Amino acid sequence: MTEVRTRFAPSPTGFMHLGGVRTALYNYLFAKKMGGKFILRIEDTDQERYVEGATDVIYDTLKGCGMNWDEGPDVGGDWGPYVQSERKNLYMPYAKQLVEKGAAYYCFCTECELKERRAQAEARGEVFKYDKKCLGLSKEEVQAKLDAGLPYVIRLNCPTEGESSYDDVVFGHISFPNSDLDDMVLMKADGMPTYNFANVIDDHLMGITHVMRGMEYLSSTPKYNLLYNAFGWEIPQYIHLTTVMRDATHKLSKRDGDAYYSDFIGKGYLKEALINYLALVGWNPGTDQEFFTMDELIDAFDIHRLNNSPGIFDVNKLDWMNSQYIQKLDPDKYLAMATPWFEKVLAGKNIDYRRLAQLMQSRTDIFSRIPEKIAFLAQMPDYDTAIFFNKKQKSDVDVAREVLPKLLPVLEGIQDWTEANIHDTVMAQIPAWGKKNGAVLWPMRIAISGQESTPGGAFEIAYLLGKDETIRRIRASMEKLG
RNA sequence: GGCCCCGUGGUCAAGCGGCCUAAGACACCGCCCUUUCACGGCGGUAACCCGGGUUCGAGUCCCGGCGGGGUCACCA
Repeated sequence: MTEVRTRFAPSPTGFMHLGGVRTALYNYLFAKKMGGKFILRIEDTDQERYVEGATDVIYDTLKGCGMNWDEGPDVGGDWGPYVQSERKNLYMPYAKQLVEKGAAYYCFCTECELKERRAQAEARGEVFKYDKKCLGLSKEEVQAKLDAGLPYVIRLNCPTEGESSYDDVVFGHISFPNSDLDDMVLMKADGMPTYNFANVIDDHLMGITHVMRGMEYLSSTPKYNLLYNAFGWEIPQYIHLTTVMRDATHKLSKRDGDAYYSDFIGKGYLKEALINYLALVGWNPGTDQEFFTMDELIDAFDIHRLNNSPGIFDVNKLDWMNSQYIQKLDPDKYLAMATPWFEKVLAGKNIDYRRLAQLMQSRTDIFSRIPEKIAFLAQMPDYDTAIFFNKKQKSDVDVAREVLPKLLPVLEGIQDWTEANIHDTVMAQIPAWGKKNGAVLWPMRIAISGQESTPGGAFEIAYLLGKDETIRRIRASMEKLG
């Protein structure tokens, strides 16, 4: 059995779309699972779209996620170069070979003419298909035009009758009427190959055995097969992947800021969580396991369990999964990762980040939501005294008016402001006041946080705030209550 | 519009003719834990797009409808 070789062939746009990351992932997983090779090829034939540093985005994303390629632009390999623009002189001979075989032909119709004919067809309510006008040119006519230096393209000569079919690993048997096939351009007038053509040549030359790509190529695959057949090359296994959707009718899009890998990393998602979640949109292991390391994914991956219906990217579930990953983080690692987010609102304040981190770790789903949760530590929010009311804790505004003044001297009396001391000192007083714990602690926490819910209870918050600030806030709240 | 693909709860999904009065997970709701929230534990609501077939038997196979997506470039 020959070695499995898969490839990920992105064009460098400067961004990595999540759908692309998933395509790369599946290609990687399958290659590794089969003990084969994962190849990275940069498809940059469109010079107009060139973006500075765009290939680095691809490299960094893949490497960051642990998808290391066996062959590619930077690591080399036996079938290079792996950047399409560096292979541009390689395609024309193949196109000419096809012309000689009668599988392709020169076409001298200008873009302008075609546009016109397309418009006419549209006006008649028809689907425009190249009419093979130039196929009728005699060898001499073609040569004459060539000699005259007329610009030309080379088109694939598609059959017009019968049907083409192939078997896709995820979609099964697919067939198309040949009458729908358009004679696609192989070589452009500028001498560059079209994406479709270069793709087939490169895949073959690089020995790709399994082509895994988005399902938007489902309907152009018959034409790819025509090329393989014309050359007498072996057709690879096709594995078309469904689209990752934002909702039932929309793809993940740039516009909504929910399409790029970098968007998510910037928002504070862990790449491990993102990869783990992405792997599960469109594929499942057939077991109830849903947490996977990259190695576990490789082990569990099976192309036959790829789904054939599009999946919606559920940010909700991603958030949950991310929070699970965060909880499992080593506390020191969490502290290190959370600190920049703490700094956003607490810079300059004297706060025990280590303790804050302990309190926040189980309350963090994505890092970017940390600031809003701890902003009250930096500045006392303006709050509605109605929140002193809590039925279960037997607290209300009146209870707060009664309890806060008692609490103040007790707090002021604490010399060593440790969490344990605050806890023990206050708890020791409560029985004497004839109150339930909640009736004291609820007002206390509200008084110093101004929020109904906080990360941590009254003692933790008081400790974090420090003695002076705690006292100051208790006083301010007493004043507010009148 | 032609052609192609898809159609199980709000979402991801298991299911490959009888084990389905249909798993599991997220979300949601309730209870427990608890000085709030979160975490954790327990429980609950909720689905086979519709209509015809085939079959002793259909979520599972076939056809049609409907719905959604994709594709129809000298873009990739």
